Amino acid sequence: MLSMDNRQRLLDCALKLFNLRGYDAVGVREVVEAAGVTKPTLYHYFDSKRGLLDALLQREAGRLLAEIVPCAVYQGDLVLTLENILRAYFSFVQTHTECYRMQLGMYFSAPESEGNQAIRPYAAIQHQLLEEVFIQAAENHGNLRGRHARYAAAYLGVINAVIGLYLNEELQLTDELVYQTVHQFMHGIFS
Amino acid sequence: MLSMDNRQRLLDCALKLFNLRGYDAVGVREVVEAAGVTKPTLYHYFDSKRGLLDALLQREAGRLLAEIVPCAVYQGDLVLTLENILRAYFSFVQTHTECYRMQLGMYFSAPESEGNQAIRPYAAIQHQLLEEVFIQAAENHGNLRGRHARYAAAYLGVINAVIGLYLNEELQLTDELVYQTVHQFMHGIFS
DNA sequence: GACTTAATATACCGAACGGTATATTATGTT
DNA sequence: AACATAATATACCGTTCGGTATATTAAGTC
Repeated sequence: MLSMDNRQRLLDCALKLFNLRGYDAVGVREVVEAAGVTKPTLYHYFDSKRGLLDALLQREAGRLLAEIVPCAVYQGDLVLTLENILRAYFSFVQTHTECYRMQLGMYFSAPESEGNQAIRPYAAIQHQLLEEVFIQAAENHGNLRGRHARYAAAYLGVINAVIGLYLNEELQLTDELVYQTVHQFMHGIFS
Repeated sequence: MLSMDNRQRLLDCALKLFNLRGYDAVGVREVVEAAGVTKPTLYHYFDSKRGLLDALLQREAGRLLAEIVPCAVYQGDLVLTLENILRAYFSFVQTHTECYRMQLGMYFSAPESEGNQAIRPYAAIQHQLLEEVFIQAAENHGNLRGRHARYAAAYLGVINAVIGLYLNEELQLTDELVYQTVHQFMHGIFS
């Protein structure tokens, strides 16, 4: 039972392949061949192909949330909080690029696809985290009130738009960009 | 040659199915059964499953661009132009909801998946249209200069974030929302 | 009406799919 | 050393995959 090595390698290879070509287009056969094992090994660790995906998301989305959650706490300064959140996303994307790209892809994938159904709970947590920040911030900034859901979605949209540029190698995720992005979100593209 | 009827119906069914469960997860068999025909009929009109996808995107993405292109012309007023663009997106999404959802999903899908490769040229056109607007606007607004690509991506991100809320039935696409969204993009969430 | 071609169906192809029954090799326990 | 169980492999299952060879029907042309 000490050799969880193959389990990790299976998850790693599944991440690479799912990210590159999509969950549905990748066969179990490819995953096990990439990992250098055979099918019964995969089915020893996971119930099914879907079980492999669930385990993968639990590992990967868990890693993302572990970095985001501690930053998504409003403590009186909305700009600072949004900066911290964005920095956490940037940090995660840079260290787990494939992982974030896959999650992003699954979030926008067909609503009845297995990938979308598997990612949905983790996406909901992210949205809820952001929404709570705006709810708390509205106590200090009355003009934000009643629009938590929209702001959370809008800010997530901005985050993903910027990260999208990074994934297309059109820019780098610098600390400078954190300030610029939050400033633009808060005050618009002028100024 | 008068009965292009089946061809249209195949495209319609493919759109519904691809949108709902994703290109890779939907078999040719399902598409023809949904359309009430058989496989040779499909292969009479399209070279392959991929050819079906290409034809579908040519029809659907063409419809989208047909609505966007005439609006994406800067004529001295950036706010007005951005509003017109957003209104065009809203209009299209409301009349072709499935179609837009599918395109959005494919834009974020795995980079080596067939869906992503098929949608890429159309996405590039959208991005380029927006970029040109910001390039032209920069002639009047010096502080926008040199950031066309980012602004184009950021605005597309905002557009898709808002549309994402609509697709999740969290809001409706009103004219009021057009003004609010552009205003927020231009001047931030305050004010 | 004869002829051509477009449009469709029946029945099938080899390959890959997700998954498993069975057997074998490690590994940790007593 | 004996034993139990975890971990892995070989070889296979039925099903579905994308695609097609062949035949038939419908439609336009002369």
